[in-house]
Amino acid sequence: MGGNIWMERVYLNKIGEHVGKEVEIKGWLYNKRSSGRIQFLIIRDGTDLIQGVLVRDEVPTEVFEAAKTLTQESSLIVRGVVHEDERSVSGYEMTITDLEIVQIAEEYPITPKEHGVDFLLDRRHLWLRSQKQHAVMLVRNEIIKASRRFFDDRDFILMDAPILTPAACEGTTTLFETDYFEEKAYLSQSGQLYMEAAAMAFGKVYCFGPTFRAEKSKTRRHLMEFWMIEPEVAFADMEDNMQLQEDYVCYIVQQVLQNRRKELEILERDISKLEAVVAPFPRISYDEALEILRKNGVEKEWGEDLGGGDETIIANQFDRPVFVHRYPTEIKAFYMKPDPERPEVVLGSDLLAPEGYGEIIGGGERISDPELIMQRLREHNLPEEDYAWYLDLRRYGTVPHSGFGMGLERAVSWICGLSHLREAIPFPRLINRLYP
RNA sequence: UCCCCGGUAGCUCAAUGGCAGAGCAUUCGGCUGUUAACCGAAGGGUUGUUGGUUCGAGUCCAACCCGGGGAGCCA
Repeated sequence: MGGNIWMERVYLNKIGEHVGKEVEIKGWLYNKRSSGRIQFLIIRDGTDLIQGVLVRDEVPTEVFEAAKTLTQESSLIVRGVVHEDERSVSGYEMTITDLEIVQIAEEYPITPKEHGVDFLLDRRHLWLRSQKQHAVMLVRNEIIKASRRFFDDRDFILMDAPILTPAACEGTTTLFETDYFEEKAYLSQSGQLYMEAAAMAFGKVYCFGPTFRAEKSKTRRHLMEFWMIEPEVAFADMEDNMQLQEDYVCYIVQQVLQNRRKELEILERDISKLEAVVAPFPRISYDEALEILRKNGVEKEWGEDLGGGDETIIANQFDRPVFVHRYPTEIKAFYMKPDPERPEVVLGSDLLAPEGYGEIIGGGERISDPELIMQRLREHNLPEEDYAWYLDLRRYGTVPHSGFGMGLERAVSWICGLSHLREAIPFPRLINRLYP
């Protein structure tokens, strides 16, 4: 089992470039099958899987015997010749000629059979090695990469917002509180207000970072800690804003379809549903949304917010994401600009994903008028001193501006077809879970 | 915080109020290309906790603990 130091070490996602060559793979044993004279080692290296084949009479006895001792997730280095073979999971196979064991793993808790959610979440650090979780994380990575590319290509400046903040951004949800030397600080629930400042400095900006909500939400659509992408554009109105969202969502879906098709197949995602996501997205008003609900047997008073079930009914009318705009002013955040023609509604919109995935984006045009924003702060009982800097934005060259926030995990969950947000982030923080 | 469901072997689950079971995992053996491989054998249990009903409780009752799904809130 002596190593051949001249052999090229390759990664499995590039294995197709090495057919017919003798190479080295460093990884872990994913699974193993054997009969008397032949052993099949399913090996993963972080990038993909491959089936390694050991034939008893064609390798040294000690190599064949060593392979028998391998347990699930044992770390190893194998060498051999790569060839194409339809019988292998990846389409490629390695005829192993040499095996180096790095470690024989202890009994691995996540077996190839089924497990419960709680068990798996307790072992999230190991669960990430499993094929489906691996696929979800690669899609997540693709969405992040596509997002950065999308905004970079449009000359948006990345302006990270602070995570420790002096006050509630919107004054709506419960925040996580922490000590900040002699005073209290809160974990950010949104970078938006800071992005408004940044937009006045740079024109087009976005932030991408974690946000925190201390709401005791217990549903498949909520996490305590999640990531948001929040663009903000000066001199943009609600229409511009929806246009940007439409372009953005189409782009990330297209990028995933183009670059992560294999992962979507592992996740058994209905790809035709994603291929339907093309511009233009339907745009309906809150009033029209109520009408749709009424036709579907849901009576809703004007002024009530839409619940998760309502969103599903509305989204099911369409085969692509749908904008719902002009919500009642009363149920929306203080900074939302009222429609000049109808001040009881705001120039804001939510983007509802199809298939019951609900709101993935919320956004709209912000109040630019200094008097009105001050009035709204008072109406919402927000402390003016904490918002003095925010009011400055309306005193020194205020302009119309708009922006939105997309919940990354909700987008990942929708695009992957997951049943719960907790699988859309590497280490989910849930109401009863801070571990691992 | 409220409503519904659940907790039995390491894991996933069975068990009419009457001997505590299976598959997977583990260990050992077998198998000439396996696809969550298969075949044979072995080890593995304070049935979430506490109390109650009963000749007898995994099973029925009560309280509590833990978890899941949903509501509210939102991305």
